[in-house]
Amino acid sequence: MPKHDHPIRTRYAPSPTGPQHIGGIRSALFAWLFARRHGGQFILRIEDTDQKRSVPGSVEQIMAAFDWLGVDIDEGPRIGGDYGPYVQSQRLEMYQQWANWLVAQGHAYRCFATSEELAEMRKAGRGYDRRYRDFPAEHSDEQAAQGMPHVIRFKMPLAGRTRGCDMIRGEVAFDNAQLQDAVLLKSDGFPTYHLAHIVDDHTMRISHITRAVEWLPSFPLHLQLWHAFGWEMPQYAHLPVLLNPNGKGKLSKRKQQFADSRGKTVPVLMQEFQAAGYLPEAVVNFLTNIGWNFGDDQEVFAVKAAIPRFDLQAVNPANSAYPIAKLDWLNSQWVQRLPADDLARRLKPVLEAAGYAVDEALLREVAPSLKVRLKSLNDVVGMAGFFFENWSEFTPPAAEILIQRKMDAASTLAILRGALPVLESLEDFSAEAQYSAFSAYAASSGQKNGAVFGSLRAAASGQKVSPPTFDTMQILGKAESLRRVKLAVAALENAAP
RNA sequence: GCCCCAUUCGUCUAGCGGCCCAGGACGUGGCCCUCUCAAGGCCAAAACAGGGGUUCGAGUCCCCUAUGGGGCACCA
Repeated sequence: MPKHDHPIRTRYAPSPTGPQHIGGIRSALFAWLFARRHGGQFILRIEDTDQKRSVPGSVEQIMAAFDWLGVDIDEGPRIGGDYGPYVQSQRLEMYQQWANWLVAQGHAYRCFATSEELAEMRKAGRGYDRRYRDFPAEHSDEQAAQGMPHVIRFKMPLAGRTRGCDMIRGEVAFDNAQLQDAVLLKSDGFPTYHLAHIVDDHTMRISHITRAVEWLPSFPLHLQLWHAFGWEMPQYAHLPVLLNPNGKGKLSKRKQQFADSRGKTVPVLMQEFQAAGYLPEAVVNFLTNIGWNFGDDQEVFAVKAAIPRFDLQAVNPANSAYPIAKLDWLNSQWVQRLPADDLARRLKPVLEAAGYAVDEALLREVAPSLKVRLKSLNDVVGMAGFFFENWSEFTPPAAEILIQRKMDAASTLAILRGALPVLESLEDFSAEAQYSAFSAYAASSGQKNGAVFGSLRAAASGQKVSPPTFDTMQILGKAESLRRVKLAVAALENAAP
């Protein structure tokens, strides 16, 4: 590993095609981690040289995604920096200038082939036949001066091998004879990725280029291009990609969330993760754990702790099936580790989105008992939404919810009736006090705890599944709890007098 | 078709020649705990793709095959 006397600078260079895909974000995350690890900079650059594919508002979406994840950007559009502009369509002159320089140096040439000619060559078999590679310079200059449409192509060596070093895979080699004279500058004056990324990465002083493995086949072209320019070459790292959960095909082909073979929703867009109620900490943890690992058999960790340990060379070169099931577990781990007030803060918008007017003090009381029960933030609605209903409008649940397993209306009625004086007698209404009072009540009335506690749960919460009964009643308060149990008693009396 | 890359439990991974009759995690199954749901604890099943080498010794190095992924655009 050669020592770098230049600062470490990495970049994420997406096309502005709209919502951010998890695959791209993962690559960006690795680049960011590497930059942070070495105290360097992380740059955002927009590669909008294919105008047809540009979607307005993309930059905002990209930045929002990073913001949510906690990935901070040092330089980029809307942020600025010393090496801008950070949008390729604003750097056109630079590419044209360097493309012409390559032509002047004899490393590239103008190609006047029409798209019809190209289509024919493709049909015939081997792609572009380099028919303008040795076109005399004076003719080429003349035709260009006459305004004849043309592209600029790179003169790839015709024989030999191009060798390069990939930080993740080590040495890679390619036969030059296999490679084509790639287009560097399109006839509309826009550069292709090949030219643009090199000019940009050079002028932006990028030290390490990270990109997905699908770029590996064009790596030799890039190697030759760096050589032709005579510029000091950054290190390249071709990152493995995410495959579909079944291991078949690239995940990046999926344009939005989908259901896997077991019917589980598999999110792929950043906004889908957010909407599904995942914590950004968990998502980062999840992504960092694919193709790289923290070490010490530790699965749950914060990015902050990962940074000092991160290394591109330790990245697993193999692509991996998207282990989405692990995210649910990771998310619940993170929810459990969150301080209650923090959890409450994050739950608030979820409840509001579900239509509840949220009392923050109440939420903070509820939060502790939710910690071990939420896989996703969204689970709060089903589990504890009832706390945020208008209490005065509470209606007792149907008999099938009130009546516990192996019980009937009569026995449930008996339990609840008997529970009323117990409730009333409680001066200390803490969950602990309730617990001892009601276990004593259960014992004396010959009932199992489960029967008593369960009946009370249903009466107080209106649900079969809820936070622990006495936590629930403590939060509801004595008066409200009593009122609800009475309502349940009345309901049962009406149903089966 | 040609080229490139990869290949350890179902999945994510540890392993960089002896510490491995292969470790962790998710998931799955069982048991325990238990007022529901969870969480937690314990246990279990589960892998070095196949074949050749190299070596005293190979999951670890080399070759071949197979499989998977990717690339062969005036898209990135």
